[in-house]
Amino acid sequence: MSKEIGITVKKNENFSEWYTQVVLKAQLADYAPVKGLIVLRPYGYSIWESLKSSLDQKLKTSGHESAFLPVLIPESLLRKEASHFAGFTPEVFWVTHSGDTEIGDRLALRPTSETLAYSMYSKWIKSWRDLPLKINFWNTALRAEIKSTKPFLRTSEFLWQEGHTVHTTKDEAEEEVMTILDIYKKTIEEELAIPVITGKKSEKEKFVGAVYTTTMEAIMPDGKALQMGTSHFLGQNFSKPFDVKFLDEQNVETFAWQTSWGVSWRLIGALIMVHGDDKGLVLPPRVAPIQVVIVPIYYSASDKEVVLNKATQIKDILEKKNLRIKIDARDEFTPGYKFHDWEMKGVPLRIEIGPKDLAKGKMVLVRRDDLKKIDLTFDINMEAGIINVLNEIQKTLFENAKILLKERTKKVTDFEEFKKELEKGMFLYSPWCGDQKCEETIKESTGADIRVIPFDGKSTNSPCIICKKPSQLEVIFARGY
RNA sequence: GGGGCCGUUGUCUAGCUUGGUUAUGAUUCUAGCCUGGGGUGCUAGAGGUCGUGGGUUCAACUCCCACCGGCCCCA
Repeated sequence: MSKEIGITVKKNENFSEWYTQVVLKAQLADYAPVKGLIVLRPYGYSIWESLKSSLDQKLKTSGHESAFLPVLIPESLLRKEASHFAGFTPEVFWVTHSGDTEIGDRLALRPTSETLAYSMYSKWIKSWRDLPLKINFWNTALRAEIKSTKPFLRTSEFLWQEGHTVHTTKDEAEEEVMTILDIYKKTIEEELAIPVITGKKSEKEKFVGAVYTTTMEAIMPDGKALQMGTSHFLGQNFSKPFDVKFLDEQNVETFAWQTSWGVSWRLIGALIMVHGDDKGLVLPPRVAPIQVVIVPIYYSASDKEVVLNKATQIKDILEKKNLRIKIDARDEFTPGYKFHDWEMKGVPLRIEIGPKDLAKGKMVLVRRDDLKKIDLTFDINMEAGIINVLNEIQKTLFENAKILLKERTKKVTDFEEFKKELEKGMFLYSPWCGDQKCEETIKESTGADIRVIPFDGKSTNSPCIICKKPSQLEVIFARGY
């Protein structure tokens, strides 16, 4: 009975269906009436909030300010940087009317805000004293997705942050690109417990309008790569058309150097895929909206009172340690039901406490990652014990994700082997001559693209996997989301 | 971009092939009891524009067309 309440497919048997069920049944999100749009429900939103606050804090500490941009961008403005416009126009939503009146200069629902932000920046920046300007925007972007939409991974509107900075020198801007990438990597590895490989995108895959794009790639359990975030060096590609210039210390008018960067709620998608299991979501403690859930067990009204008192005591103690904790005192559900419910929602640690435990002066801890039960006695070190288990869960999830990455990474120099390994769902390190034609050949014949040219990639003199010409670069190929 | 499948109450579903009285069952929800350490049981009650629009017909959940939405596979 009631199997339909839970996840009805196994993660490794039907990954795609499993993913959809976790999103819907753990109440992270639901489908909106319009194709490709989702509604983020409170539980999903609170994951976003904890990710947001962690990232926001790091950005503030490193000298970034928050601000807000409107959602409509006039076409004339969007067109100012030609390659940028050409890259985005297939997926732009256009507002053509206000009421019944047709709008002459139609309005784009922002696919990204470079053009709008920089038209403002050109007004705000006069002197080298106004720089660096480092602003981050928490908003949404809209890019029409016609086919194969997927909650969090591919939606026509998504929550994200986009940072847009302006600098006096090329070096300073390039340093900013790397600073941000480091902040991202840190956040994703330490909070989400997902290892990423950092590096550059190829010319073909870079952000349209950028000089170069740096990226973080992660591997998903189905062997597909997921881009976890990007940080772009824009050079003066936008400052020239948008007139973002300043008077330097020698009173010379100079075009500024710029960066832009962003991560989106895709990260929630990654979180689900990497850590989830057959019972549903598994959340790393650092980002879990509820880190510890207490399920009280009682037989009689008098037991109920005693047990709930103890539960409240534990809750108070843990809250003083800044843990996010909830007592599930719902009377309409049995403990068994609650166990399944919170497991599906991925709460990292459950405390079971009933009359038998009270008699023995202990509680039962159940870890979500391995479902092992641990007895913990009530003593002054109780909170330390709980915090310790939470830390271990965080660590274990990261270790497991690192194992996944390692298992799915392979070095390949022969194209036949490449194709074979790709079918298994792998990150393939292969030598590449640097020619876009070879990159396209691989894309057409296998569906794989260059995910990242790793910073820590070893120099190689093996022949290019396609054309056999000498190569210096070893890059990572994979099929992506 | 190509191909296939699907849409019946909050959820899962029967009915559709062969059109015909009050649309099946479970779950959920509400009230009351019984229970309670891994998805409890009983009694009573509530919940439906059969995705939307059009067509065929005396009659459409059922047949036809279009649209909307979802899923899967391939590039």
